[in-house]
Amino acid sequence: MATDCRTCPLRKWPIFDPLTEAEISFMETFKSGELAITGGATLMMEGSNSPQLFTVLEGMGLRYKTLPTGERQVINFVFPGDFLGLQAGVMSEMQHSVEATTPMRLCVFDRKSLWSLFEGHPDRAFDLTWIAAVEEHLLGESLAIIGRMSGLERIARAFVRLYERGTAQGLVKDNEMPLPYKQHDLADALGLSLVHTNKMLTRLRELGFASWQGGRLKVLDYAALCELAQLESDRAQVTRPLI
Amino acid sequence: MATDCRTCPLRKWPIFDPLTEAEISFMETFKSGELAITGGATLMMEGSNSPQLFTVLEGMGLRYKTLPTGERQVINFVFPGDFLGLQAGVMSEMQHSVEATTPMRLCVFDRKSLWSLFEGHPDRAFDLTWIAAVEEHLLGESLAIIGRMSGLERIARAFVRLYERGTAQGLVKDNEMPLPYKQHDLADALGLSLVHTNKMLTRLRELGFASWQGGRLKVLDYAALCELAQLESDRAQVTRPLI
DNA sequence: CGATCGCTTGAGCTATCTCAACCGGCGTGG
DNA sequence: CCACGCCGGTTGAGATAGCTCAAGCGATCG
Repeated sequence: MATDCRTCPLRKWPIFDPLTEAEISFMETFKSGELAITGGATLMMEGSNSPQLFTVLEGMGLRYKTLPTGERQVINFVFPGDFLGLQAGVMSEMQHSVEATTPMRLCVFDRKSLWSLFEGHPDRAFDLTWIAAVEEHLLGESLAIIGRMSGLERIARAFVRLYERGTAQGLVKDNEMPLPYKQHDLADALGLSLVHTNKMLTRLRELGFASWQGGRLKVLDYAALCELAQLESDRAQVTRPLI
Repeated sequence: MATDCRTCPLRKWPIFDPLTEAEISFMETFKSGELAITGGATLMMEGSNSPQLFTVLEGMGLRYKTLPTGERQVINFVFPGDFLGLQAGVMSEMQHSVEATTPMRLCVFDRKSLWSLFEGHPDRAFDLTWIAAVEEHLLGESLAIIGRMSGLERIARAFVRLYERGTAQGLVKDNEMPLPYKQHDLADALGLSLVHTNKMLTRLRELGFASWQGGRLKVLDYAALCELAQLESDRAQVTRPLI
């Protein structure tokens, strides 16, 4: 059993380091192509059985579920580096939809290669499981946020998390990063109404904590934001895997 | 790539079929022991790095996170057949705690065997990933429940889901099953206050839909409950994996 | 130029929360 | 064996965060 922390493209995702040459060439062997889609396009549909898996190279999007009432629950925001379609690859179908909010460029894998990963590359297979576990962890966290925090706090939390991801992806410049979503998307992610989300956003701006306008998030007082979000401001990241 | 649906102990979990002899003997080879704990005991602690993985043989419990404010978010309820500790096995530490609410009997695996699973049994490794993906799906669903449904609806939903799981585990008799939790646990799972949970439980009882007292859940009007819960009453289960 | 879209703001309304008291059962210790 | 204290559950009352409805506004686009 290996105990060192080998480099690993898949494993990079929540870690957010850029890929090395070697990793990229490894991924190339599994890659079955590249896909470019326009903003607003739906990449995967809830209930569909997509034969492909994707890694996001560029662009942003979101995952969501549609409730029988027509309401929408945004599961999370999709950033470059994210791995999409594991559910469809592993279960029979997707349990949520994925939509692009900007044009996206994706690296495409065939579902079949998933299986060969398990057969021939146990370490990479392990990474996949790791990704799923991290995902699970993040969803657990979201659950706690939505279940227990106030509107203002939820937004602060979302901003801190998104800002961290943006930082790790090198998207942040001058405390500012692209965040190409609608207020409605955020509301649906946080279990708030659009109106209330809007009011809390205004409040956050008035407080001088953060401002999100024109698709760009500007963090003005990171410490204050973290405190509201009930997070340590020293950015407690997901820790590296053991094996 | 195999495409049939082989029998698989791990994979059984969300499927809820009893294990066959062969499966049991397979698991035995990885088993490192059995553990019995008393009701109220904490099996795993958030942040701890448990070297063990467990399968629940008997008893019930719950997973939860503790927020900095001291509040608690119950992630989900632990039933017989559940697999515990994947996060600690795969990431460096648990992101939530696990507590027994009744005495429990657990099958113990060593973390090391996890790795040998990946090395020598790709199909079983695949199952593990599958479990993680299912878990992820269920959490996504919980997110939608907490984010978008009213108190009464959330409780109805929880009851239907728990009842389904109970049915699959053979715990149901006369429309009744053990549900050894406190109202407080349910409240913490659904993001509601204890008081409000209590009032909605009373309402559900008055409506003649379901009654939960003395640690036993009695479902009186399954169809009505499902409608409230925005679920089809024909029990849409998690589908079997493809591979 | 009209229409649509995303955002903003105001005004009530109510689901849910908090605080607080009370009740019955059970275990413990005097 | 009684009395006390604690725990889980129940109920009431007032406070409020967040919801819905509704209107208006500035861009963008055909």
